[in-house]
Amino acid sequence: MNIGDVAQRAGLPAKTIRYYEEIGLITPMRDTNGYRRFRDSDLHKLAFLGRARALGFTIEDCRTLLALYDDKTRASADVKHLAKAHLDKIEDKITQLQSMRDTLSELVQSCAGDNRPDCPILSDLATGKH
Amino acid sequence: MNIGDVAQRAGLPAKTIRYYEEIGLITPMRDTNGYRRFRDSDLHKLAFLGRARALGFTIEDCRTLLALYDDKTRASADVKHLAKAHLDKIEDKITQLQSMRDTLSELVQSCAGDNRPDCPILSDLATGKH
DNA sequence: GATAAGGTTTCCAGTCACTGGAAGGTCAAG
DNA sequence: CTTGACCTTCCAGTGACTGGAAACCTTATC
Repeated sequence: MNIGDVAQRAGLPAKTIRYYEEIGLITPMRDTNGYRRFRDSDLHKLAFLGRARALGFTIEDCRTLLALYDDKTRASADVKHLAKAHLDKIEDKITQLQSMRDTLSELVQSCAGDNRPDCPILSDLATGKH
Repeated sequence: MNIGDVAQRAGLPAKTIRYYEEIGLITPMRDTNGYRRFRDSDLHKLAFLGRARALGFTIEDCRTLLALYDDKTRASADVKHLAKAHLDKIEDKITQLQSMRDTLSELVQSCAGDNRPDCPILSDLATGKH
């Protein structure tokens, strides 16, 4: 398979796939014309990466996950630990965003949104007081 | 005030303040020795920026917000519109993160986390099926 | 007056995970 | 033989800082 095929099947941009090669996540073969030639195992890895990235794992997490996947003597505890740490980070981020949302939502609601200049959003930003 | 004072009072790192000057959000004066000299109005702007950034507004949003704040003939509708667009983005992001969290949470729960290699987290990433 | 500590300056590089674009080589169809 | 769709590499940019080096300024102490 050439990069276009694999991109379509893995649901990743060709650019991203080249980048993944550059940072050593995959190592496709090369045809005599210089084109990358992808085996099924490469496609499989790319799909794995796509799903891991969709769950928000960092590239370095993905590298570790791929290594664990390849290591048939891994302990599932190692995988779980990595996933749990990531889950905790996501939950922190959600909490933080919810706090932003709550404040912003109040501000937006309190603003008349007409053609007069008075605006509680700006007042709040200027003074830090509600 | 020198940059250290203003950093402390605004609750921003000195590095960030220099960066804000570089991108034209503030324009402090200079002493004869080359040190930045901050007026109260600069401190005020920095505090404004700190709060806007804490609510997740982008730097470009902040630039617009400062301009609106300075423009005494603004329409509050403009501010509200900007804030609402940002709020919508935050809500999208929360939804997205919650979806990640739900999937991840299930996966983490389903993994034994012991010293055996079997791991539903890796299986899911590998196959995309639960 | 020398020295040390702490504050300040500029400039350059790195972060993360791509993404866009330019300039050029390759391949299949008509 | 040319057109168009692929593919290649390389370089630069994104957002919002952050770290570090080398050098200058200020203040306190000896």
